[in-house]
Amino acid sequence: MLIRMATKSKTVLEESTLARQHKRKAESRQRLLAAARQLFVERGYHDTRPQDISRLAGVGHGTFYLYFSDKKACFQAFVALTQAEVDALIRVRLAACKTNEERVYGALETSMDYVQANPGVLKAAWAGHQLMAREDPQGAPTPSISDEWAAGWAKVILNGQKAGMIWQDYDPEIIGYAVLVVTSVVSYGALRKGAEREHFLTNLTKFILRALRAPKASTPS
Amino acid sequence: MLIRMATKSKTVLEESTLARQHKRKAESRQRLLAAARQLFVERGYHDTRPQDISRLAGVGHGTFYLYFSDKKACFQAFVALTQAEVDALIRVRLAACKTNEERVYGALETSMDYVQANPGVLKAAWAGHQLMAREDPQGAPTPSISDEWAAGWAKVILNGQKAGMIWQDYDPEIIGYAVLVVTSVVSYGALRKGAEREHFLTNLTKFILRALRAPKASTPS
DNA sequence: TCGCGTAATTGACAATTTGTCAAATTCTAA
DNA sequence: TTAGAATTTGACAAATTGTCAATTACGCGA
Repeated sequence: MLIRMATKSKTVLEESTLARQHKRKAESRQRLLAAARQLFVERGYHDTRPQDISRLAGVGHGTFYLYFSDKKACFQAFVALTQAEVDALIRVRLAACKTNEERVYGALETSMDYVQANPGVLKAAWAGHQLMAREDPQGAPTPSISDEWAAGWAKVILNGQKAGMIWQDYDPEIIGYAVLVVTSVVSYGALRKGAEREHFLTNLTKFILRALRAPKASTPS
Repeated sequence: MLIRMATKSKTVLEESTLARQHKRKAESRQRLLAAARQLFVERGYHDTRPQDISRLAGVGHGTFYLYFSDKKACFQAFVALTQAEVDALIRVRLAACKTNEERVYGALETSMDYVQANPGVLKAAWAGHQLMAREDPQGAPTPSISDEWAAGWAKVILNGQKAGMIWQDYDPEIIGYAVLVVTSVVSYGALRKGAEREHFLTNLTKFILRALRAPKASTPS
């Protein structure tokens, strides 16, 4: 599955990558990121050193600083990459969805697939994103991809409200975040395999849908 | 629920504290934790050095290592302290609650109070808890206080199910986590002051209650 | 109040890690 | 094949981490 989405993220990466690298030798960056992912997940942020990442990636340790200013930047790149991967998968999955039920279940199932295929990765990325989130002194706090996800749900909610399917008294922006975080529950803890998986997905889907769905016909504004 | 276990963790804290300090001189630890909190929140984990913490705390930097084996341990202590503070507040607040609506709103409002009184702290602690969470190879993954909170909600849900107030088809454990994470939304981003605050709280309260509440009378098991 | 033994603290020091950069290597295109 | 640019490298300097013998502060009995 990492293979599958490689297509997508490859595209994204190529732009920034091409700008940076001469021809293509900066596959070093990819090797570094792959190593970083493995170590951050296995040992955690604290116990992972830039040297370790370089060694595992099989490059000289000076190379690390060619691509990342420090460990924090490397971690943020790891988070961004992971989020981009999941984002690509979810986008594909949701493209075909007609109903909100399909969308909610689809997003959950896609995340669950990713979590099972890449144990620990999404959890680390999700938690880390918040921990590392930088605050501009200004009012432009660099919207992360999670913010975009929340905004995406906000849009879904707004549409639902217009159609009279979702409670009119919700603030789409706030509830967008609520839906997002419930979605993130799939990345928690030791996840459940096999039959438990379905159980997990249906529970969270029901939770979200029941929270959203307006009863009977609530008057569209 | 939260009440019961608070007793537990309080006891645990006192024991370890008393055992560690001679009489009371180890207020050094408190100073270190206060300094750590400030720096972790202001600068983030990466850019905070044990030295900085010691200096701000006004103790020799060797003292740091008397109380924490390393920065990671210090951070975890900070997270534990923050969670314990919030836990205590919520415990008090929920003690008087009769209905689930009161409980949900109470938990949200209490968290919001804390977030506003201590900007950034709960956000850092929440995110960090997940990032640093240690995984025992065994099946005993050292339940964090967040797990206990989720378990507390699970109990509320189970009771609600018995009373026919909450959907019977929910798995209390899973939905307990869902409620918890929605609760955590109050610690997100630049928080809203004044009128926005109420807006925020009512939105999240409605979201959770609507997700939980069974329609009409669903048959209690 | 004066010691004295224990608890607590300290900062110099050694070990480790981080970040830099001039030299070396690899690649491309002519 | 070669010039020159792109990329990599690891030795080095700077900075940080963690240790510990020496020092200071405390509690308590005489």
